[in-house]
This record gives sequence, structure tokens and C-alpha cells, in this order.
Amino acid sequence: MPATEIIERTLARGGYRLTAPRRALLEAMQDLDDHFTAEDVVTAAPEVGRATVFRTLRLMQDIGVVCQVVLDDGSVAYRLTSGGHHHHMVCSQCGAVADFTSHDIEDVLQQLADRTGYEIDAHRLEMYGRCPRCRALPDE
Amino acid sequence: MPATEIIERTLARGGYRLTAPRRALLEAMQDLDDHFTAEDVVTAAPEVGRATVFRTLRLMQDIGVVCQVVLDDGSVAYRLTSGGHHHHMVCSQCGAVADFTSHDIEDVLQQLADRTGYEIDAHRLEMYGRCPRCRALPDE
DNA sequence: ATCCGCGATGAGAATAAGTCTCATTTGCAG
DNA sequence: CTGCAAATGAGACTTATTCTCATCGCGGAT
Repeated sequence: MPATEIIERTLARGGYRLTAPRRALLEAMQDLDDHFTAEDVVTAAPEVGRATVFRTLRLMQDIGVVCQVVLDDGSVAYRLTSGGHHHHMVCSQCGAVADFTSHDIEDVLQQLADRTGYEIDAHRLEMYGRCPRCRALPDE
Repeated sequence: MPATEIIERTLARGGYRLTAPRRALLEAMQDLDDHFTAEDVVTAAPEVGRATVFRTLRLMQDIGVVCQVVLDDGSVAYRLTSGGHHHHMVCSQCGAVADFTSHDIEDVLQQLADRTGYEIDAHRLEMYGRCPRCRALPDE
């Protein structure tokens, strides 16, 4: 599944132009780590202007192609996302980010909303810890 | 319960000095909104140096007197906190932040950890929506 | 295929946000 | 009281992000 193609289609469907810089940035992001900062993208795509990187990052968030990951120190990174609502597991050892979803969590949050009288329309959940791979590694 | 006093005691217990700037910053934070940015504190306590504000903000996070709130646009604000682990409800209309805890959530997350093989040692959950107060208000 | 309008872009300046240095001050243990 | 390591402040510095505006080029209309 050529992710780029899917994304390009999403762009087009949103009524956004499919420009060379946007294509270049998409490609750059796919070559980057599983999460990256705005600066990483600026560096990885030197032919694209600084302002355009920030503009494009925001645009891609709006159309749901890129999402934010809040790291455990409170800094925010970006990440290509295949789509819908999800949460993140961030490995505190190797730094890898994994997506996950859970009906149970959504259910509990819904109950919480009902109970407290809030009308929740979005939420954000990040978990920090060691991934199975790192746990299996010989201790430091 | 004079929060300031409690906090000062916490500071002392941690082996940190109770200096005039720290006292001033605590007071400033209490006068601020229910959440505030570093810059807000800098402005609210002009007699305290910029660097000290950032240093103190970090210190207070370390000793658990201040916590971070991730707003829905991904920016991070700070907030005085009475203590332990909790999550946030952020009203998208009035901006107010409320703390909450839920055993159910912790349970579900623990199950998730067990199931996925992750060793979770921290997490962060923020919910965004309208608070009961704002919902009761006449529609715009 | 060609044209044209407006959305998109780039360069670089401007602003915002956070960190660092280091000489000086000051809690507070003894 | 005294000594000293922790804490501070001023302000330069670095890093992050936004803004401006002249120019460009995508893609719908023809």
C-alpha cells in the first residue's frame, strides 16, 4: 500500500492542491524516524522553505495525515498516521512509538463523561514505558 | 488550608531552600488563572529573573507541586496541583481545567499493559469538551 | 491545449520561547 | 555567627515559530 498515494488522494479530496513541496515533505517524513520534530523535517527537506514546513505540518494535522505525540518530557513530536483515532505507547528506552486503540478505554471515558456532566469531544492519551523488545534485551 | 504553607513545607522536606524568589513565584502562580504559561509567570513576577522562573517551574514539577496540562492545540501550560496522579478535563469553551482520577481508567490501562507486553510506568490523559457550567449556558 | 485566479511558496526578517554563563547573593547547618 | 554550596539575576545567546510580501504554479473553466 503506497501510503504516499493514499495521502495524496486525501489531500486532493480535501480540496487542497497537490504541490511539489508537499510531495517532497511527505516523502521526507516517510524517510524519517517513526516520529520527528518540525526541525527534523526542515533538515530532511532543505529544498523546501521553513515556513512551508510549518504550514504543511499544520495542514496535514488538519486532514488527519499527521498526528502529534506528546513525549514524556512534555515536548511534542509529529508522526505520520494511517488514520483514525488512536493513542500512543512511547518506549522510554528505545524511543519507538506505537499506536493503539482500545474500546475499553473509550467506554470508560464515555462513562466518565456521563458521570461528570462534561461533553467530551476529544481526548489524548499517551503511555510511557518499556516496549516488549527492550524488556527482552539483556539488562544494562 | 493555606496551600502556600503546604507547598513550602513540601519544598523544605525535599531539602530545597525556601528563598524569596520561590515564595514570590508561588504567590504569583496562585494569583494566576487555573493554568498558566511560563511567560505568564514571568510577567506576573517581574521582580524575579527569567531564568529563575523556568528553573523554579521545573523544580516544582519535580517535587509534584506543579503539573503540566497539554491543551488541545498541543501547547503545554502549567498548573498548581494539590498532589498525586490525576488527569485533566479542559473546557473548550471557558478554558477551565479540572482534575480528575478514575480507578477504572487505571485498571484498563493496566490490562492493556499486560496484554501488549509493555511495562508502563507513566501515562498522560487529557480530555477536551464543554464543562457542565458552559453546557448550561444559553446557546450562542 | 491554454489561460487565469487564487492558493501556495520562499527568503529572510521578526518575534517568541527557553537556556546558559558567571559573578554575586543568601539560606541555613553547625 | 560563620562558611559555603545552593540559588539568583542580567542579559546574551540559541532555538523555535510566525510573518511579510513579491512571485509562482495548480487545476478548473473554456
